[in-house]
Amino acid sequence: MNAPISTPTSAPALTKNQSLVFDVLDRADAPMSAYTILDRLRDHGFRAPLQVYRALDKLLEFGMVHRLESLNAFVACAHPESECCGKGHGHGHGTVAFAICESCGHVSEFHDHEVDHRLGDWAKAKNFKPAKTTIEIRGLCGACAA
Amino acid sequence: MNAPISTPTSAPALTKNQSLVFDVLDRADAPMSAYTILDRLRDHGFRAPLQVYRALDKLLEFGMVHRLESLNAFVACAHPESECCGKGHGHGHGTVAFAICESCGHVSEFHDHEVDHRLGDWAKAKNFKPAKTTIEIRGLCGACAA
DNA sequence: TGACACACGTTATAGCATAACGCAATTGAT
DNA sequence: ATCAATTGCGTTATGCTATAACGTGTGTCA
Repeated sequence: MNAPISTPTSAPALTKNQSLVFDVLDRADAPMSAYTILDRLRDHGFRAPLQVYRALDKLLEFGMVHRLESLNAFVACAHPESECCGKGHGHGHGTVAFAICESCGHVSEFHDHEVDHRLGDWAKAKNFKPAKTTIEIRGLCGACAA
Repeated sequence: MNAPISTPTSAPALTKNQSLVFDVLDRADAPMSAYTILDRLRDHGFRAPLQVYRALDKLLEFGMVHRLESLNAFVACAHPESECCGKGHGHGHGTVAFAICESCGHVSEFHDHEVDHRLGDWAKAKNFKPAKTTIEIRGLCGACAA
């Protein structure tokens, strides 16, 4: 009883652990570390970090979750449910950027074609082959800066 | 005998530990973790991570060193010696971006006004006050992609 | 049915970062 | 001159983040 659980939705079917981890992130209003997720899921039988990390790896691969490098933490993708930011599927919309409020922890996910384009141009000029691009702005959100 | 050592150069005078850490980074041809730096400096009397982290904190503050968030590692700033990427001094040139080769480890530092501008516009529109922006492209450099 | 792929669980360990203590030296105002 | 404030330093201990290595169960498919 270890295989992915089929769901009526689109998107890759998630296993039990993957669903649990995703749900926790999806309900959160701020990024969560793997260990915080682990603690939230102790009641569901989670005992070890690897259970979380393995689920996160898959969710990242599916494009359903993002990793915030400057925080060592994770957020659910903010895009409309079905079509998310993946690149492998052919329908991705390029690199995603994040604005992270250092006061309230809120994260805004956005995307800018022009930025993508400029970075892509630089890479092309330098013959650099990008695999993954990280853009994170840390600061104060409108509400907190007031 | 603990105070900064005066030097003939411009830029803030560095203490002994700060100089040692900076020299290690400056000579390296790839990013280094704090613990790798520590190991390189055992012969100079370094015994504990904090000795490295404290020096790094200052060097980051001076803008002489950058932290690569996606690597948990550090590099010496690639700009011409004197005027570096700081923001506090008034002569900074905005956000710096990094292209990191996942094969050879080489890091290229660059910056792009247009990208800065676009991200700044987004922030302005959202009333977000940026404190620090991270841009890191991971992939393969020209030499390694060949 | 047997090889394979994949998710899972567990234990142990590696790697990155900081807290909290106390001492030494410098600065600078009084 | 001296005292308070600041800054750098060294040490020990601890916490947080991430992965290695092992073995199990299950579903797929030739």
